[in-house]
Amino acid sequence: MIVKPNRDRRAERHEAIRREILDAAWDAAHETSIAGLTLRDIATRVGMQQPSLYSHFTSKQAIYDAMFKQAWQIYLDDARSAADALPAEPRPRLIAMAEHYFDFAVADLPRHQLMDVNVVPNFQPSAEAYAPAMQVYDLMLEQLRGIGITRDEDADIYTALLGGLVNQQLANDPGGQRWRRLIPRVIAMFADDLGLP
Amino acid sequence: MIVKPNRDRRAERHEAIRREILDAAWDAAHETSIAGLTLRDIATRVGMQQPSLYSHFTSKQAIYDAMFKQAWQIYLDDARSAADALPAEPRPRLIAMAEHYFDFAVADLPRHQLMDVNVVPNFQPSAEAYAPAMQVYDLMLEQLRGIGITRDEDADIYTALLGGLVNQQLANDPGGQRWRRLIPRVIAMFADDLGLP
DNA sequence: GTCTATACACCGATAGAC
DNA sequence: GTCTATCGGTGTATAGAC
Repeated sequence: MIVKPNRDRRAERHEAIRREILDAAWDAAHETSIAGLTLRDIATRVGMQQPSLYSHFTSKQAIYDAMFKQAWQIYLDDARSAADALPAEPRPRLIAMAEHYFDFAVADLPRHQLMDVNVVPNFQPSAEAYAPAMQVYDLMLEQLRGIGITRDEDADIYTALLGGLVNQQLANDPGGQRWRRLIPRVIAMFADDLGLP
Repeated sequence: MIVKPNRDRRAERHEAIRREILDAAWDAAHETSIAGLTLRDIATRVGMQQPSLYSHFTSKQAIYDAMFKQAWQIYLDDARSAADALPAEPRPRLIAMAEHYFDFAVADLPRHQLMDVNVVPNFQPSAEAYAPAMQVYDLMLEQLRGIGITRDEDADIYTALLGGLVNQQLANDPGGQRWRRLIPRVIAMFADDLGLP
């Protein structure tokens, strides 16, 4: 007769509640802002009192940390899944990569601000939370190498181009396509400069 | 006998104190962060008690608003002065324009965050404070037209390229040159795409 | 694990004396 | 215009009942 230790059940339940708290935190961030998160707001949304959150997270920073890690992990999984469906030809491939990142970033402002902009005072992600972000960067470098883009300098330009388009879109035309539709042209510009086929 | 009304003296003094408060606010922002500004910190720096600031600004938002306006006005004056010394040839001219904006933005992180990034919770500049920002944008469009760049789309690409380089520089190599030195290449890329001479 | 209660140190903002 | 006093809100953290 198999007896599952209580510890597993408890750990599962604990993990489930942590996820509920994180979901509530994202909801709260969408209604106010990522920097304006309050523990009382989060607690209310999960039907708890504020101090009870400390049974699941050691601090508010720990909640931000978990959100940061979760967001980058989701993008990492997303990018890996999408990698299979990317076009084979260098230029269409580069455009598809760029649009994939762009769409993910633009889809969720507080998420993007937590991941890519330093808007939360005193927040520095832990090494553990930063790991998936580095994996995403490594994946991007690998994908660029696959296209024949190997120089650090070229990758730096690629990240600047993409980041610039995303920021302008979010700042000046949220919900629109004004910079989104410039991606193919900007990538073509970049590819021409690199002499890509 | 000319008698200057007391009102003028008082207005001058009032304006001088406003400037002192703004200077103190910038000092405070440099020591902590633009989002972490506190009225008590500002007040202490000008030798006041925190509530006394309300004799000069109606709210903390009003202080941010004045800082925002001041920062864009300074850049506007700066850009107009620099316009005389710009190279005549299109490409060197474009590079000089870009480097001028880049250097101004990168020189002062809290100023850049207030001007170009939305890091201050609930802060939206008033129409009055936003005016010099629009004048800067108009000046940029005018300068681009002078080089033969007339399409909205092309200006959008220019702003995205510049903003992307600035953000990457500040986020990933503050105080360095990693993205600064890419400006000539990125501008050349852009100019090639436009078919500029 | 969750609750109530409490303490501390901040914050922006307001009321009213001078 | 500046001050003191104070309010309600915030995050952090702990103690202790259940």
